Amino acid sequence: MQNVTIGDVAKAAGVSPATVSRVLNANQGVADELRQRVVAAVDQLGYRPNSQARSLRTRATSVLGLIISDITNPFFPEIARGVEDAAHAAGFSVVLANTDEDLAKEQRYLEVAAAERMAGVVLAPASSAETDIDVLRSRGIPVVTVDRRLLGHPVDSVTVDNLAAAREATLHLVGTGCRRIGFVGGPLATTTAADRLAGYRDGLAEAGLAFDPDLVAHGDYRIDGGRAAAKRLLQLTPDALFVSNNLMTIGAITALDDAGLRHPEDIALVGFDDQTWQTGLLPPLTLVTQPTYELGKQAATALLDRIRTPEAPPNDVVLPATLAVHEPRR
Amino acid sequence: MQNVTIGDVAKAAGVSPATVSRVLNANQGVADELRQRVVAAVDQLGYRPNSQARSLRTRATSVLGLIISDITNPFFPEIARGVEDAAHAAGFSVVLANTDEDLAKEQRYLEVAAAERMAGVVLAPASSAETDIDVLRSRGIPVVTVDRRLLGHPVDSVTVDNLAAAREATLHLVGTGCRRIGFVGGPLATTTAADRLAGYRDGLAEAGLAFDPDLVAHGDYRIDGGRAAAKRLLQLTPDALFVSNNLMTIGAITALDDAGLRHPEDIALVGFDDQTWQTGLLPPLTLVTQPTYELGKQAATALLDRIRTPEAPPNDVVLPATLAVHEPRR
DNA sequence: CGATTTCTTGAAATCGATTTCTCAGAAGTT
DNA sequence: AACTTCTGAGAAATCGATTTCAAGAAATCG
Repeated sequence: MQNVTIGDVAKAAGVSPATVSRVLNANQGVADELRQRVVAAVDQLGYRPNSQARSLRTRATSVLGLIISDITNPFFPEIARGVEDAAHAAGFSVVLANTDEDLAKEQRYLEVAAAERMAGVVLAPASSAETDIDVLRSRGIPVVTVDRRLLGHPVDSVTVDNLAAAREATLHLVGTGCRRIGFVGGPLATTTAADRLAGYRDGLAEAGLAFDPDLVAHGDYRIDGGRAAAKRLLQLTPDALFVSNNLMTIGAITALDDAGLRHPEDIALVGFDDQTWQTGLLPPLTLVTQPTYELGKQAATALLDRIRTPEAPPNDVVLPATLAVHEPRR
Repeated sequence: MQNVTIGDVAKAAGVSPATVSRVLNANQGVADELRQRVVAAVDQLGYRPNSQARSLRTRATSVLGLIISDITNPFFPEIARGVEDAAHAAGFSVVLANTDEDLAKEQRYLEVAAAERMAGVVLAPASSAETDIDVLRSRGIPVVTVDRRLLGHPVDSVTVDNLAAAREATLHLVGTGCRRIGFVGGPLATTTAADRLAGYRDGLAEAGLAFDPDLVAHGDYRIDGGRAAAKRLLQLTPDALFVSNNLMTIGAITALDDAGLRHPEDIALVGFDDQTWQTGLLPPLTLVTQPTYELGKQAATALLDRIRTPEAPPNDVVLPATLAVHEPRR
């Protein structure tokens, strides 16, 4: 009884395989009596269709790929839940792969997705320029990027308005009296890092402050990178730090601590992303918060739309990111 | 050029599909000239075998399932990396699914794994008694549980020695002078929670202290649950808390803060799991640390072994968990 | 009532790979 | 030289589903 096939069910029910298929896929009218015999046989044998055989024939799978760049960053698991929920509601299942911001790993997973003929892929690309999705596109597998965009490929994307949020955060700091605002940026290969930097510059310009390249340090979107970048900036005695990513925010807090500085007394700090993680552990902090779960959900929705209508022009969904001001008086 | 098949390659190279297959799978001798023609055609057409068709024929996939219970707990992503690394080294790819400790979701993913005919599954079961892996076993799909065991099913498992670690942590607290040690336990449906509780009791007994059921509160392995459980215990004025999970440890710290208590001055605290996350944010804390990455790696290794030799008797791998004492003087 | 349409159902083709079968020609043996 | 043994390569079978095609029964209609 290792593997029950549609033929076994057919035999048990005294019908043809075609009829079993029709019952299971509710395709056409099947006489009630036969239908019941088939259902009973399916139940009794514990039959479960071989999805390989099925999708070989139908040329369609119901599996979505989700390729993210850092699974240990809680931001992405939260996106994953959004994707999963939307996908399951539509009868798709989701498989997740982690690239660790490594282009080679990313490429390999894109190839796996192609070989598996996945129905579509949600991707947080490691690089806006170097990530190459041709292996999918040439096979007609739709791609939606999430969190980050891809330059030079006309694909759907679901992102937040990083520029506006960074601009707003910068203006907020200026509003509280800061003049030398250090910026801890991300890897410039990602659009998020570029957009957030641009927002920071826009904010400064709007406030009539000069942009000083020395006050910008780039980290790798990880704790240690944020710590090192913040450490470098602190030597220039800024009166504020704006850290453009959740993990790096933790690193920056550590760097402040290392330097014997306290927020908000000694220096102002604005961080990025929800830190639900840190409930009660973090000092109160003004944060740029993103609708993370929603980001994933919308990305999956966009992908499912794209699967249904492959030919529509690419669509960029931009969700708002909001500034959650949580600043104790200084 | 949507989909290149083996037949297209064969035609382009002027050989039969069988020969193309032989070249690609290095099965048999193929004349050098033909081989080169085939390789050239594959390259030129960008041919990639349809893995559905292949595994339909070979009855073997090279995909492992990894079913975990809480993707937002950094413990599991770290396991995932261990699994991925070991799997990739052996030419397998890994797909990940998240159950949120929900038995229904878990069951659905087990069924997906069965339908996809995955080569094997690494599972962190939501319940030691209620999780039902028959849908896989009856189809000959091997299962290895990780972090947690499954009672009543003879399957391989890779866990840490929770009992010994909890015992050691308890004895450590007693050694620093604590007498009323509160215990924040996990959901009793998991073997980890049961084992850690047993270790706590063993430790107390060994130290000659009575076990007081009132000093035990069970949380759900999440931050809020840990916070609530710790809050309840704090009303009984314990002189120490032993928290048996990483997220709940964060919750407990918050609860201490809520109650205006400070560690270590007012109350001793021992937590669980690496909190690399918290670098620099946490007060220095004695922690039971687990070899998380290794847990995942060994689980994948065990699964691959099992795939090769299905008939060997089940094997329980138990890794040590160590107590990292990091206690400032009181 | 006979002709035509509509339903049900089973037989057979199909998806794209791998693997078994088969056979022609090369190589080896006595 | 005659016979056996290898070897390499194509033809065809196979994996397990869905879908087209064909046929007989039932229903509809003039």
